[in-house]
Order: sequence, then C-alpha cells, then structure tokens
Amino acid sequence: MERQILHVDVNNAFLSWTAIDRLASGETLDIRTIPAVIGGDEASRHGVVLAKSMKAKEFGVKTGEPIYQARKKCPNLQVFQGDYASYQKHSNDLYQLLLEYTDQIERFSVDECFMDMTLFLHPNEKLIDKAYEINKRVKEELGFTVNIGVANNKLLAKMASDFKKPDRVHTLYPEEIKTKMWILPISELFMVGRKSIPKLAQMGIKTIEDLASQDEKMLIKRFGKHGKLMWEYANGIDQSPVVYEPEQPKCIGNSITLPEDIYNINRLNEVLLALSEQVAFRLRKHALKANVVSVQIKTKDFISYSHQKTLASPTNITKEIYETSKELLSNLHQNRGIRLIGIQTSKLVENEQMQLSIFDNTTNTKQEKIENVVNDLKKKYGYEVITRAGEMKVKNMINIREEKKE
DNA sequence: TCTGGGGTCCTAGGACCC
DNA sequence: TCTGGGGTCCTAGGACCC
Repeated sequence: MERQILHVDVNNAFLSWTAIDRLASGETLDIRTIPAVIGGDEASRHGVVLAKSMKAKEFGVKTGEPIYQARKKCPNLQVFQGDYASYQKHSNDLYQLLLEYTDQIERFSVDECFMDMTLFLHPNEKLIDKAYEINKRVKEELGFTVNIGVANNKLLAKMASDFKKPDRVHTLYPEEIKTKMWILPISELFMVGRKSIPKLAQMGIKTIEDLASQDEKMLIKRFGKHGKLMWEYANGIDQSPVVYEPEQPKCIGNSITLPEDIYNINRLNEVLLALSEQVAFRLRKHALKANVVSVQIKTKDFISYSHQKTLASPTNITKEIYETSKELLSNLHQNRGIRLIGIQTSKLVENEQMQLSIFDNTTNTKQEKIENVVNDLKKKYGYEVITRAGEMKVKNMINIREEKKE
C-alpha cells in the first residue's frame, strides 16, 4: 500500500515568528514586508543570518552567511535578534494543530514536520485536499504560512515542500519526478551538500537527472554509503519511516564562539566549567549519562580540533565532565588563539535509578544527590536561579545567550 | 564588526584480541 | 626472526542537516 506523506515547512520560520510577536506586542511594522533578517549579535561574533524575509532574499541574502556580507548586498537590511523560547512556542502550536490530522508526526526540526497520513485518510478523502486544508488553517489560526509537500515518501515530500515558496502546496508523485525534480540542479537535492557538488560537477553531473542516471555501483565506489544515498534520493527512493515516537538524543553538547580569541588556558577552563554545567544539566534532564566526553576547539584561523575520552563509568556530574574536559583541553590547547570552544557528550545511556541506591554511599552518589536537588530547583525556577560563582563571572565575560530552555 | 549552534551518521587508522 | 586475517573498540575528522 502506498504511503501518504506530508512535509510541512514553515516559511522563513524565525523571521515570520518574530514578525508575529512584534505585531502582537503593538508594533505596526511587519518585518516580513521589508528586507530583514534574524541574526546573532555581531559585536560578540555571532553575526550570521539565521532567517531572511522574501524581500531580503531578492537581494541575494542567504541563510548562514555573515550579516556583514548580507549588508553589502542589501544596504538597508534590518537585523533583528531571535527569541528561541517564542520559536519553541510557535512550533508547539503548529504541532498541536497537525495532531488533529494524525498522531504519526515526526518533528524534524523546530519548523519542519513529516506527517504519515496513510492510516488517517478516509476512502473518499484525498491527501492533497488535506494539505490545502492544513495550509489554510495554519495561516488563519496561527498567523504564519507554510509550504506543504505531498508524496508517497519523506524524501519526495520534503523535495516538494521546497518548490516555489511561500504559502504553497506541491505534489511530487512518481510520475512527476522527471518533470518536477530531475530538472533541478544537484545542489537542490537533499543530502547533496557543499563538498559533494564540485565533486559531482567534475564528473559531469549537474542536474538531479544526471545523478539519477549514473551507475549506482560507481557512485558507491566513489562516495561509499553516501553515494548510495544520493543515487537513491535522485531516483526518488526512500523507505524510511516517519519516526513519531520521541527518541532519546544520541549526543548532547554545548559550544560557544567567544567574543574574542582567547589564549589563556585558565580563562578557557572557566568557560569549560560553564559549558560542563549546562551539558550535565541537560543530561540529567533527559535522565542520561555519557560514556564519552569530547572537547572541540576552533582556532582563530577557523581550523577545528577535537579530543575525546571514554570514561571508566558513565556520568552526568558537572565536576566529572569538567575535570575530563579540562584534561582534554590541556592536550589540545598549545597556546593557540581560540575562537570557539565546546563540549560534547556521547555514547549516552539511560540513568538507572536502581543503580544509584545500590551504591548509595559513594562520593559520586553524594555529588549526584546534590546535583539532583540543584536540578529540581532549576526546573522549578529556571536555569538562571542557581549558578556557581565562577560561572557568573564567565557568563559576564562571554555573554552566554539567555536561551536555556528546550 | 566576516564566517552560530544544535545535532546525526560515516570513515579511516590504530590498538588489541584470538 | 620477516609476519595472516577477522572482529571489536576507540579516536579524530568530516559531511550533512536545520
């Protein structure tokens, strides 16, 4: 039986949502109607474009590029800060509305959902009519627009939602692949990125049709598993299910671009403490422990390095993550000017409460108990309530963003 | 005032074991 | 005392996504 899949994509999500928030708070200017972007703070070197208005797009402004560069293309560009708590709320509103149609919804990101409608369409209902209905309801009830892709698998639904924007519904059924998808440049294909485009171009592959008509074995030889994936996607092949049960994260990390290059390892260690605190807090919130801690740095010349360590036993304790990351950094640092520093934890395992009570009198467990108390307070009163003295200093120093909620 | 931050998945090479 | 081969785990780096 053919699957009935929708992909719902919020148009210019961050910008649209900020536009709505501003209008709701009494502002009269709708920033969707002017050349505008949502971007980070340039003074602290977070200045990239996170979302753009259609007007800004007309000037060639691209998501991910430095605001500095975008302003050169578009001198009148207006820049607004993002509000991630608000974005999460709008995302939840959308999800609640979509739940009225199916409970098989995969939240692919804050502004994208896949919906499996296969079991939720009555015999006399058509998928595309549902798509138009959802499109209309979101606009009327939530105040922003979405593109919806209609297809028999996730890949084709996603490709379809990426066709002409905004506020559109597109189908991409097998018989339409040739006329709607194969004509596109390979750069438009999901999972063909910055590095693959020139390699494929060198092989004479420019369009998705070029890629689709290659020998699959040859692509596998050249690109490994990724070659197989690209070939299948070019041919519209994708069996992956809509994963609607929320899954535990496989890694948890925090990183920060520092407002200026730092050479002093003691200052870097202070940042590591703040990052450790956040990472450990999030691990505990998910009831997870990490087996591997890794530290990543990016030097002032934009080269990344990382070191990792497998722990003797998994942890979600700030102090352990901090001590491990400090050790990793000391092997990595070598007096380089550091632009970005981050901690990632991986090989996560469920935190079994039983295990705690068995080893009740170990130092770790005492420490865990303390941190659980801190944890509860944070959950109740918000992240900012309880912070270490050292961390406050770091916060002032590096001006960590307010956004701590998920 | 040039270049964010959160992820997932894959690969290659080395250590180690049988 | 001239050197196989398979398997697993670990590590560093990289591609890609939003």
